[in-house]
Amino acid sequence: MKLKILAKVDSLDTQKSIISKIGELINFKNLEPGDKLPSERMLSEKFEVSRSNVREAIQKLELYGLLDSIPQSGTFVANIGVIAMNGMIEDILRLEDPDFKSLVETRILLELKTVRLASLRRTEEDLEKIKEALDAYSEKVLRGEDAVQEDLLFHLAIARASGNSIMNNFMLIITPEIITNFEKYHVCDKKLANLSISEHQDIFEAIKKQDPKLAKQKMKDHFTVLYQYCYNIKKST
Amino acid sequence: MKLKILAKVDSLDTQKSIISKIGELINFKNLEPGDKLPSERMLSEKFEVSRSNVREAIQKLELYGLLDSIPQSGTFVANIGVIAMNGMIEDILRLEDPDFKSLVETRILLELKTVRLASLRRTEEDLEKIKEALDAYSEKVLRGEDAVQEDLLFHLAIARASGNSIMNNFMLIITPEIITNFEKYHVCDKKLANLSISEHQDIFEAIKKQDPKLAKQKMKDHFTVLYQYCYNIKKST
DNA sequence: ACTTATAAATTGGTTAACCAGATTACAAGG
DNA sequence: CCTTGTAATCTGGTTAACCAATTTATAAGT
Repeated sequence: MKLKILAKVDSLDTQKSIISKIGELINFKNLEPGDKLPSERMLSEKFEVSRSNVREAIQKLELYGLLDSIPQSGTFVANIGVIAMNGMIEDILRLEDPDFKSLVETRILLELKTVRLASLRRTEEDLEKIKEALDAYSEKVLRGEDAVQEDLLFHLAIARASGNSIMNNFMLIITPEIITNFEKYHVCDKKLANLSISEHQDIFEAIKKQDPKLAKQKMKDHFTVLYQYCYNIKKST
Repeated sequence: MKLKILAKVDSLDTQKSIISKIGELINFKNLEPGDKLPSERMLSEKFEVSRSNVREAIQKLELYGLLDSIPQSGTFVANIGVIAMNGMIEDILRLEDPDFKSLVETRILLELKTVRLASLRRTEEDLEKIKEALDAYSEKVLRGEDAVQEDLLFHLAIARASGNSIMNNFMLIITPEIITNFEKYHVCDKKLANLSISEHQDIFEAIKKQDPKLAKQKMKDHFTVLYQYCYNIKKST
């Protein structure tokens, strides 16, 4: 009964094909920044797909900042020339599904930065939120319960305190997949959880003291375990 | 005639309100990972919004990995418990629009990493692609033309060679906004462009030699100029 | 000729009916 | 009581007609 997933893959394929065709069209018509694309209706007719499919493709390209759709007016190519447009569309179509290794790599990179920024920029309110997340985590671990969610919320609270909305956004994007992978590979063992409490506390204290170097180091220590698991999984698969 | 934009803001507001209500509903009904959400029709009726609005909100939550919509079956909450769900939805709703400073900070962070990974993992094909992008950039600069697009494509080629699909994806997301901001603030001056050619070449050579340390350093040098512009803009605004 | 006023056509967004696959309920058969 | 077959129902996806705001074309006035 894997047919469910197949339907989604199929839908993604048509979306990719539409994106590709929109790219070709921009090339063919030499559309420059600010120019108007043909209407959704015309595109759906030209590409022989449903209009809703066209809309979804446009929405995706809007997400990547390549198009800008304005109600009752039209869809316009963003302030990006044809050359960059071509390159980016090609890259978007080539994008592979994220693997666990990429996930961990990216997470560590982001968190070593957000913790540093958080220690420099955190407000009192940020600090309170982090403390709340820390306490919620500790309590649950001490009760012997699984606390993967509280763990990640602690890290997200730091990301928010970093004052960098993009890194915060990126952390939000990768967090769910981290949670599912953690549970899948049983990364968060209960023996480790007790150790993690003090590690979390150290991180919190460093942020409180506004010591960026210490904060980064404590986060690095915290991730040492994760590194190992990452490599173990890499070897075993 | 700023009404165009207002329509979009309004639409985003209703989307946020729907996301918030979905969150409340998951709480109220104590829905756990794998549980099924009410159908789109019921939600649209309950929330008194159009079904397409509901669909868009669900799609957004799907993007953040919180929901999973399966054709002809239903929408399911992802492998994330109520606690993480609450925290993440709250964070998603709070997300601010990215500012230029965040953009530059994130770009530098990502690129110092991707260039390192690229120097370690690049295939021969990757190297060729990077070389092509480099040549395209150099040619255009030497002809005295604006080459912001080719500049960014060079950096994207490196991101692709990094072998980390998530960082590659993130680079793609922030690139268009970098381009528009560059053109807005005239960051890429023509005097700088000539200097940048040799900097790009240095980066390329380091990747070719598979020297991660050198690659990172050369990228850092390349960004020195950008740093300065960032602070200038910060001061002037 | 140029501006202004007005009507027709075009646009993205919305709505409601419809579709095919998936699920559920239930009855028949063992 | 359990399995199995079947029909009714429910689901996300698709389609086509419709909407209001916008843009364009056209005509009127000066």
